[in-house]
Amino acid sequence: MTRSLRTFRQSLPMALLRAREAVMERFRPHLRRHAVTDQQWRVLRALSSVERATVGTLAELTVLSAPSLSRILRDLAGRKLIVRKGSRTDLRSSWISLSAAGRAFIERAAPESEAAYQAIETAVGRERLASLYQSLEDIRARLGA
Amino acid sequence: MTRSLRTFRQSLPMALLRAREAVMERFRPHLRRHAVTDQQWRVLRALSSVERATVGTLAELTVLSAPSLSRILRDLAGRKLIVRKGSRTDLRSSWISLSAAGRAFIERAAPESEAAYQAIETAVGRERLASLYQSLEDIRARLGA
DNA sequence: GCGTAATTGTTAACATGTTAACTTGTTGAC
DNA sequence: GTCAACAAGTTAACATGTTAACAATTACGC
Repeated sequence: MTRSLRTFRQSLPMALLRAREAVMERFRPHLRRHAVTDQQWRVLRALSSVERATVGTLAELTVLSAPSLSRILRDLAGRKLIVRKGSRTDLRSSWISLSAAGRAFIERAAPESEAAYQAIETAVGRERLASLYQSLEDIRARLGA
Repeated sequence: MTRSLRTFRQSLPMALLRAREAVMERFRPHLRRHAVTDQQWRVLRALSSVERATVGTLAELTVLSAPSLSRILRDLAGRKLIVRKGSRTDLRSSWISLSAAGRAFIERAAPESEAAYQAIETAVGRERLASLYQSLEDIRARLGA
């Protein structure tokens, strides 16, 4: 029984995509209520964890491509949620950080986000979730990311 | 030690995204060589497994939104890789299937795709991969997708 | 049967994903 | 020191993601 292509449903990228879709469905209502996109929220959240960061670092943290991030930062700066300050040691680069308004925004939105996360943990189970994290990180390491 | 938000790196959507990125990196060179996008390939592959399908069914199979799929089908039809035939029982709907050229395209591209998959299986390990599939499907079920 | 509601699919508008080209700065070979 | 290679970000162009609005058709309540 030969077949030229693996069963369609048995594709790893698809399985990861479906799983992510299922998870994101739990967060989307929350994100929409606060008028941010998934990616904008990722940027704000990343910034809330690091004090300040260069664009490059932020791209790595958020898994956003440089062009996408560039547009998002322009938008967030326009909304006064972040602040840019030129680096003195490297004129090509600049430091990005949350503004006071940005921190306030995070403070307002965080509880809902955490609640959604708790709901997921309850639905899935703490150990199962921990094990999944482990598997995903493991795979990534083995694929040499 | 309270914190308003879970550690940024410990986010399930991010973990799934990173894992998918790591996997897709193995496929992208292949897709580019054959001048198809990830999504176009997904559509062609889905069609190679079902004989024919309506747009709605195809959207479910490929995890593409109806608008995205609509554009992709227009493009693939323009390249003569697929064929549309109006349904007789429901005039709103139409059947999509691979053209002869579409089947030929799949035949040409499939071996490389399968090779990339084998490489992933080798790098990750068969059991680990099977276990991951199981976990992902399990999560999806528990989140009520 | 009639009219309303639901379904199928497309189009529009805007944000993001992806690649390539480009600008500006920096580094390193010599 | 100079010039070529490299690095950090941005912009451009086109494909996709997402939501809303829409056209056409079908199903359903009555």
